[in-house]
Amino acid sequence: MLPSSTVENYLKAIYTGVAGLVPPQRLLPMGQLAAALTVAPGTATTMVKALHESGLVEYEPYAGVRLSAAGDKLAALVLRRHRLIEAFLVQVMGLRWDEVHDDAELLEHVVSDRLVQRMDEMLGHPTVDPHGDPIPDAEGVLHAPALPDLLQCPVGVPLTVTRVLDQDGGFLRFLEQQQLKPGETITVEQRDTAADCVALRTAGDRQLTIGARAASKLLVRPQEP
Amino acid sequence: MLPSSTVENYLKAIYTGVAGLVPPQRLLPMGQLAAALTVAPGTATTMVKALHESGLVEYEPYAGVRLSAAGDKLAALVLRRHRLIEAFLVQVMGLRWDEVHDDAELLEHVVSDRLVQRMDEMLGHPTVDPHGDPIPDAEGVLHAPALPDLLQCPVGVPLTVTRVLDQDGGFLRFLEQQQLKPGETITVEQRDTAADCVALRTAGDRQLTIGARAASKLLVRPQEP
DNA sequence: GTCAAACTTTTGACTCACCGAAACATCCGC
DNA sequence: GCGGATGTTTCGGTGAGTCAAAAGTTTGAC
Repeated sequence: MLPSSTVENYLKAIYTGVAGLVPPQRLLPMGQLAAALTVAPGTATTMVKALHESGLVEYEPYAGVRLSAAGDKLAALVLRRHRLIEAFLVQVMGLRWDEVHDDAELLEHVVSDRLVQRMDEMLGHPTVDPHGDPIPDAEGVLHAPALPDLLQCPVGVPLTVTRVLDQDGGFLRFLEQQQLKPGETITVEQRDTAADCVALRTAGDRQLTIGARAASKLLVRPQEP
Repeated sequence: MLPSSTVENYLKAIYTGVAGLVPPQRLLPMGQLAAALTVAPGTATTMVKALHESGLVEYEPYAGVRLSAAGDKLAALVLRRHRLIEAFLVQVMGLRWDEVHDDAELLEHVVSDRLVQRMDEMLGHPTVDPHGDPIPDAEGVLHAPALPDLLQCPVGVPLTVTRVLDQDGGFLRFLEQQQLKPGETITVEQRDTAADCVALRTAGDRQLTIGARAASKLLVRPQEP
């Protein structure tokens, strides 16, 4: 099976879906896969069975699906293309970080190896895209540091915003406006479980409070000495 | 009908096919269209009838097909994307002019208007691509100067190579090696109809002879003063 | 004028990716 | 350990794009 766009999208969804469920070898339920791809459940079942025939996934009826080694590599290379394209669109072409996701989603299925390699060179072999998402290497291996989000990180110490787990344009623009883009320095001042929110102080010494939901989408790295 | 890749390719083939047959309103025979798209003749008939239903082409059974005004505009915009992409890949990304055609062929169906516009800006609103092919403007209008080829141009005067009517990598590499790329200056020294060839002198004062077939693919502009 | 060659259209069938609805599993509450 | 609620699979059907081969049309040679 030569991997069509559709196949690539299924693999990518399983790849990132499994990343969401903590243990990396857990099975992804079909319902979640179908929802991620916005297709009917039956469609996902049919496709997954075909992927299983091709040896790209392991599939257990009524249990779920997981990538095989071959599928994992393919998915990682799709993700590599996606993230290199996002970095390219932002850093070389000067587009905004909140408007490149959809373009990358289409281009990732179409760019040749030559183009990917050239973008990688022009960008100086980056390890993360503009959202801080790690870029798998050319062999399809992902080097992803385990980072705490704003609900788990230490309080009262300076942190560097490192990764954003949401591609929604509105959310990204909000972050930019509030100086919460990757690279910015912030401090968690207080966490209020009952009120379901987190109080922050940003670079310009400005203070703001965000909900737990949003806080969980911001990953940070405690700063060195 | 939202124009799929397939539709865009049919329109483009009719657009450039009609350009090949001199009078711009002549009908393109189905056989030629099918051949250009490497598709069975019956497939082309079916598709052309659908395009006719959508008002993108005029179709006369057993005679051929021609673009409607709407189809012409759509086709021109596809060609605009294609040629801007080729220019971008060469001038911004540093790829060779003989290896960008296939990438552009895929990307042209996928790049957003935003990307096209950005490429156009970055390139300074170019009017031709790296092969000298004219780029339709954003309204889908093509400004194409009528240029003579090496079989029709004046002999013994300096000429600027302006356009190459062939995307074959081997041919393009040959031109580059022989200093026959667009922009180079050459002179036609002699034309030999019987021997079916043309003798040239290139910039470095080197001499070479090429066949009439190849000569007809090089368009030139006589130099001023 | 006829007829065969060359071209075009029609027909029937196939693949891919998808949907909706009916049938089927699983698992949890009690 | 029964009965749903929930999730999953199966089944029949659709539209796009394609092919191969049969049927039809044009055209030019003679």
